[in-house]
Amino acid sequence: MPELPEVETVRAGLAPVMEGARITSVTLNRPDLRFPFPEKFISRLEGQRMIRLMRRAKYLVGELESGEHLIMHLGMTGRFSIEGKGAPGNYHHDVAGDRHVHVIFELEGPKGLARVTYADPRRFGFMDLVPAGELASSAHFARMGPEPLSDELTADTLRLRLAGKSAPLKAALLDQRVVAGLGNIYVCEALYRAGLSPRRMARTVGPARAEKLVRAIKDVLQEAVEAGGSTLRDFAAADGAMGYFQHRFDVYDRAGEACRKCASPIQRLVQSGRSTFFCGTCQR
DNA sequence: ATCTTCGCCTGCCAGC
DNA sequence: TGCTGGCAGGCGAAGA
Repeated sequence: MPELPEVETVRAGLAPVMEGARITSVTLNRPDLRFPFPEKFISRLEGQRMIRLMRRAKYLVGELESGEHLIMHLGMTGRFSIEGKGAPGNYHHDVAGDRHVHVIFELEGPKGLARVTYADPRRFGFMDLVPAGELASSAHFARMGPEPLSDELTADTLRLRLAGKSAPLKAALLDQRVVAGLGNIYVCEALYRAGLSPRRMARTVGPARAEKLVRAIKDVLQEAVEAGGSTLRDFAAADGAMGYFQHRFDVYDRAGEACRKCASPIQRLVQSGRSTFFCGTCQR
């Protein structure tokens, strides 16, 4: 499920339990997710206190007192669950019986003991450990584009990053080197809000269109983050399949339904192998 | 170099 | 009911 707003929601749910807590035990139920776990993963984590849990684009980044950073990516189906005193509610996950639980962190924090489990049916997620001082230069982050909700992303920076590109605007925005953290849903939603066609060549975005697009990207992400935050109390309830922002989609998964502005049917097309949803009347 | 397709996995849903 | 095909918000590698 995770694009930037969902990862931020997960971060906000995990932070109260993980920040300041000591990792007393790490259990791996398999040697890999999408990629193998890094060398000495368990021994580099056990005994460490997690100082901060941050987010960069769609990545969770835990800063350890050793100076190393624990990188966690949820892929498409990764989910964290919290059990114990730090958990909101009283959630009990059948960890032993769930074949999709791959990682278990035992934590000792200010509020007591807690267990954080990572489940991922498709195993498109991954975890990594980056040595101290190498976070920004690591393979994950070295070529990553600006963080969309920060001041790094301006109309000028976006326009320059799209300049010269002949790829469709939709495909360019999915490229994490252009802007970091957007996925298929929020690209579709942002293009609709900006009134820009997903088929337009990226390089045709000049200053005025870049301004609209940046505004749309920031707005839709911010609204989604806030919607995720509003359901945070359910973070550890049920199966994590919260429905927060989806009822507010203007175009995503609405093929054939009426555009909320002009009532034309929303169209679906495939670009770079991914579904694009848009209004052919409102988006030019 | 840039852009597109493919592969990784499992679960779910519509249609037969 | 069971089977099949298509689809899914991720990424990086390989191909064009």
